This record gives sequence, structure tokens and C-alpha cells, in this order.
Amino acid sequence: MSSDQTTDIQQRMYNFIVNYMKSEKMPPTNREIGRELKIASTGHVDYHLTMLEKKGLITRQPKKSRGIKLTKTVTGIPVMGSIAAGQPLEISTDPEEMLDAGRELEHDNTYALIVRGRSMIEDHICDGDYVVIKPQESCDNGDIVVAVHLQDGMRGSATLKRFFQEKEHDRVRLQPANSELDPILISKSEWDEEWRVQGKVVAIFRRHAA
Amino acid sequence: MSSDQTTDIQQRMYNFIVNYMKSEKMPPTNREIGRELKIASTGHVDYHLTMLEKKGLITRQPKKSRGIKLTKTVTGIPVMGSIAAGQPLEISTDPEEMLDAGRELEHDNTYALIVRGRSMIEDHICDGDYVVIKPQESCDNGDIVVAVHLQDGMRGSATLKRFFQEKEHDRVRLQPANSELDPILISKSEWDEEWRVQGKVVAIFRRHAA
DNA sequence: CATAGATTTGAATGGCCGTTCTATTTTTTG
DNA sequence: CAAAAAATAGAACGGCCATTCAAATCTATG
Repeated sequence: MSSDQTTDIQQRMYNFIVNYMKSEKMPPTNREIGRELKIASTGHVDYHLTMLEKKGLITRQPKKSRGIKLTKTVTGIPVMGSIAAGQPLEISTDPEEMLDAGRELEHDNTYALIVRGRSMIEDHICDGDYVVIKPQESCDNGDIVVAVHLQDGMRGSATLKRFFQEKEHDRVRLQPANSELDPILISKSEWDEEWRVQGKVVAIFRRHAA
Repeated sequence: MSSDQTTDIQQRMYNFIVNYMKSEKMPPTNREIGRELKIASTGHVDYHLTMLEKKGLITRQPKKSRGIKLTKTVTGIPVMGSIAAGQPLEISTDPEEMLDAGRELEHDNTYALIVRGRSMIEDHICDGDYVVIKPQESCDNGDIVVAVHLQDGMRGSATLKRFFQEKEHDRVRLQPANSELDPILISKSEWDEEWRVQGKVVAIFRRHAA
């Protein structure tokens, strides 16, 4: 009965607090936490909250209802790595940093990539820009997409390009926005087997020196 | 005693709730509201909260502690209007919309403008982009700034340009990033009298069609 | 001025809330 | 296995919390 709980209870408690605050815009009460985690005793919840506090994940305002505060602000979308067209970089599996580009974009599994190089420069996407990616497999002609080439096994290299389905040639064209670079032309069969659209660009964010 | 309260009490109550939630990351209790607004009775607070609810400014979760929710999300930075280099548009006094570009940029009096035209295209700032402006009078050579020309009275027209102080010519050059457009050259004296740097660009935000 | 409506007070109620305490069970560790 | 540490339950306490009610005061309006 206790072996199937892969996750540590304090981790689940912390996750619940984070999610609750995201949806309810206020911290949960100790009893609400207990109800969620099937903890029968409020003292027990308090015990684990004390542990979380000791670990520095939360702080508490004594005696105040819902007096839990998160120490780390967990907002923004994960920056999953960088991407280039010249030499495609790999998408890392765990986020390196968080980009706070507004709650508006914090949907589903939206993530960000740092653009390297000038391959999309004529679309005014510069080296160092963050592109916000909305994961989806389908896309329309002209969309700027993250196209993944499935080469060996599961791991693939990704590239940022404009997508065009050329029906007359029965192929797909991945077009960089840089006249010095050539498009990637892929036959329909090869496309279906070896390529996958990972998502499309929904926003661009550029920091300037403060 | 009651005549000096220029602001409507419900407005002050609403403002307090907004500010409290911003700083405390949770809604205030009815008692905390009363304490702040010098209201002696909790029933009185409840009365005005009911009014605020009736006006649609808040909703309440019955019986829940701190069960106040704001209906309008008051996040983001105000979009103060649009700006162009060709024909400078005026900065509006009241925000038309809010741009949620992350809490990171929600400092001081930071605001956003929508770029119109292609005057900064070679800096890869496109028509329709949002530029995030940090208000400050000083700036360095090469900064992209909002320069305001104080023509008649208080109202001035604004333009987005790169700033260069040309000491050898004793003048200021406002340089568009478009080779088809000419820079604006302003003598030092005219600059000091008629112009003002309103702020500098600290970030750029571009939406793509979803 | 008189009445109606809006505002304010004070008190009361019942439930929720954080916290503490003791005791029991489970897990880890030597 | 035995001792120590961690986790869980249950109950209890005092205080905070939202809500309601009756009554008093203020404000506008005909």
C-alpha cells in the first residue's frame, strides 16, 4: 500500500500547493491540503508543512489562514534549450531556465527556445531571441515551426523553419528566412517517416540591455 | 470628517484588495480590509464587498476564508498607444490595453507601445511589435529611445529612434534603423529646449498568429 | 420636512483554521 | 533485532472568519 507511492508525499504536497495557487489565486488551507492528499489529520499536514518550510520551499505566516508563501516564484514557461538552423542543436529534456513572458502564453505545454544564428533573420528573428513554441503536430503553410528529424532512435535534432507543403512536387520544403541559406527539401515519404512537426512559433521575445 | 474622503470607499476597498493580492499573493480577510479602511464592523465590510460583487468587480466563494477573487486580471504593463518614426504618433494618456509580458518587466512605470511602420526594421523591430519602455531621461549612445518633441505646450509627439550624441558636431542624432529614412539632426541647444528622452527600449514582444 | 434608501455599528453565531499534544504505527539505521 | 527517527492519527483549543441580524445614523430626494 505504501510502495506504489512513487512520489514523496512532501513533493506531492508542494505540487498541490503550486497548482492550487495557480488556479485559485490563493494558498490552500491545511485541511484542503489534507483532503487532497488523503491525510486524515491536520496535525499531520502541519508536520509536513513544517518540513517543507525547513527545506526552504515555503514560508508560513503564523496563525494566518492560508498563510503559505512560496519562496521560489514558479511562473513562466520553461526554456528547453537553443535552436539553430545552420547546425541544428538538440532540445534538452529538462528546462535550463524559465522565461516569464506573461500568463497569457502559459498554456498546455508551451515552452521557449533561444534562437542561435541568423537563419531566420529575414523574419526578424535574431540571434538570442526567445521563441515561444506551442506544441502541435499540425501546421499551415507559412507557419514557423520546430521540425524534428528523427534520426537514430528517439533522440532527434530540431530546426526552426518556415513550413511549406509543395503538393505539385509531392514534397515538403523547410525554408529558412535567410537568402544565403538553402531550403531543406524532403520527399513526402521521407517526411512522413523521419520528420515530425513539434510545434509552432506563437510569440517572440527579445531582451535589450537595461 | 466625512467630506475629506475624496475617494469612494468601495474604490478604496477594491484598490486595497488589488494591492494586497499583489504583495501578499493571497486575498485579504474581511477583517484585514476593515482594519485598513478604518471600518469598525465586519458586517460593514461584508456590505461593501457585496456591493463590489454586485458591480461585477469581484466574486466571492461563500464561507471560504479569503474567498475573494478579482474578475478582471490586473496584470501586465499598460499599452500606452502606438509609435511610428515616419509620422510620429502621439502617446495616449490612458492605456488602451494591457500587455502581459511577464512580471519581470512590471517595474516602476514601465509601459509598452505598439510599433507602426518599418522605421526600425533593420533593428528587427517590425510593424505591430510591442516595445517595452523603461522610463528614464538619461541614455547611452546607441540606445533605442522614445524621444519626445515638446512642440506646443505640454503635449508632444514621440518617435522611436536610436540615440547618438555627436560631440564633434555639437548635436544629437536620432537614427532610424531603415536606410531609406534620414536621421533627425538636432542642435544641442534645440535638443535641450525642445526635446526630452522619455525612456528606452528594454524588451520587444511579437505575437504570431496562433 | 418627511420619507426612503444607503451607510455604519455592534453583537452574535457557527464553522473553519492553524497549532499543539499525546499516542501509535511505520521506516530507517546501527 | 533493537533503538532511533520519521510518519500518521485523533482529539482538542483558542482564535479567526464569513455571514447574518437588528438597530442607529446619515444622505438624498420629492
